[in-house]
Amino acid sequence: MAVIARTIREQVTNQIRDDLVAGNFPDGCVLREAELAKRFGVSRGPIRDAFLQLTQEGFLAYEANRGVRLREPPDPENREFIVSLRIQIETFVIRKGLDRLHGDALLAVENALCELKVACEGDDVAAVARCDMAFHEAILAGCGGDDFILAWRQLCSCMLLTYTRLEDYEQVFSEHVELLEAVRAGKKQAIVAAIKSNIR
Amino acid sequence: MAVIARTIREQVTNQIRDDLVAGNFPDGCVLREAELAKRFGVSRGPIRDAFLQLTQEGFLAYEANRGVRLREPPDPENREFIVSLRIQIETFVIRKGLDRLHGDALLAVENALCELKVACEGDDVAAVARCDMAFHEAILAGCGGDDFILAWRQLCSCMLLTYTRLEDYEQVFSEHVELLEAVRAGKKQAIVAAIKSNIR
DNA sequence: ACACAGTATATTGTTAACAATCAACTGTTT
DNA sequence: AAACAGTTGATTGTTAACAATATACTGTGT
Repeated sequence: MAVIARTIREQVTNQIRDDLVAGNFPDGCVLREAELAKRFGVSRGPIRDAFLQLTQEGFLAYEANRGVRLREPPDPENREFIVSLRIQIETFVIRKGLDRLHGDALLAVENALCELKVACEGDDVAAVARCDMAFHEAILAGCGGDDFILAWRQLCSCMLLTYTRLEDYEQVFSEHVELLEAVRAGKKQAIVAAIKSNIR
Repeated sequence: MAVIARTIREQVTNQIRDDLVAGNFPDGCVLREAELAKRFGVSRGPIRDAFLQLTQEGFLAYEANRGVRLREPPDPENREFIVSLRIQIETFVIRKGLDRLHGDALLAVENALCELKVACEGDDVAAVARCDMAFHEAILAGCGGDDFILAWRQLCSCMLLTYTRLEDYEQVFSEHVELLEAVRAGKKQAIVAAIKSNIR
C-alpha cells in the first residue's frame, strides 16, 4: 500500500487491524493492552491510541474500564445496505471529481493496483483486503472526496470483518484492472458499472 | 444530554467538541496539546486522546508532528449529498427496527427530547446541536442500528460544522416533538416524512 | 445454603519526565 | 545575494510509574 507508518502508533494500529481482518482473533474476543504491548515490545500508550482509533473505525467496541472487544460483523440485510451506501459515495465522488484525477493522484491509484497485484499473488488475506480498500480510497482521495473518506472507511470496516471474496484472487485483481482502465479512459458510466459489479 | 462523562478523556472530548461546534475556534485554527492541557488543568494524555477521537469523528485533521487543524465544512453540493445519506440511514434503521423501540430505549428518546427542550430554551448553540443529534442517535440506538451509528456520526460531524438552523429554536424543538409523536404512534410513513423535513 | 461486606487482584486511566522530530533561524561559503 | 549546514526552540511521540476502578474471591453472619 506504500503506506509508511511513521509513528509506532500507526505501525501498531495497522498491524492490529491486519490481524483483525485476517481473523487472527476469535469473535467477540477481548483485547488486553498489556498483552499487546508486550507482544509488540512497546509501552501501553501507542496500544491505547490504536484501540481508540480502531474503535472509531468500527473494528472494536470500548466498554468502560473493561477493555475493547472485537465487534461482530453486520447481518446480511445490513451488509447489503452498507454496500449500497459505499457505491453511492464512490459514484458521487467520481462523478464530481474525476476531472482532477491525474498526475500524482493517478499515480497513487496505479501504485495501489501494483500493491494489490503483489498481495493477490502472495497469500495474505489481510493484505488483499487492505489493498482492495486502499485502491478505492486512492481514487476517492484523487477525486477530492475528503469530506467522505472517514465515513466511507467506517462502512468499509464493517465489510472487512467479512471479506468473503478471497476464493478467487485472480478475479479480484482483474476486476480492479478493469476499473483502472475505465478511470484512465475517463468514461464515467463504465467506472460506475465497474464499481457496482466490484463492490459486494 | 444526560451523558455522564466517566473519564477525563470523555469530558475533555465533549468539551472540545462543543467548543468546535459553537465556533469558539477560528476556521483552520491549529490546536496545541499543551495549551488545552493547561486550560483544562489536566495532562497532555487525555488531550491527545481527544484529538485522536475528534479526528476520527471528522472535526479535526491530523498533520504529522504538526498538530491538529480544524477541518473546513463541506461545500453545499457535498453537504446536500451527506444529508441524503443521513436520511437513508435513519429511515433504513427505523423501518427495520422500530418494533423494538420501547421501554428503556423509548425512555432514552423522550429523555433526549427533554434535554433538547432545555437547550432550546437556553441559548447554547452547541447544546442545541448536540441534543439534536443525541435525539436522532437515541432513536437509531433504540432501533438496533449499531452497525451504522459510527458512520452516521461521521456524516453528522460535517453537518455540525455548519449547523445553520438556529435562528428558530422553537421550530427545532417542535419538529422533534412531531417526530417523537410519530415514533410513539408507530407510523413509519409519518416518521420518514418527519425525518425528511427535519434533516437539512 | 445464601447474602453480603471486605479484600485482593487485574485492568484501565492519568500523569510527568524523557526522546524524537520538525520549523525557523543563523552564520558561513560560494 | 543565494544556497546550504548547523543550531536552537517549540511541539509532538513514547515511556514507565502511579492512581483509580472494576471484577473475582473469601470469609462471615444469618
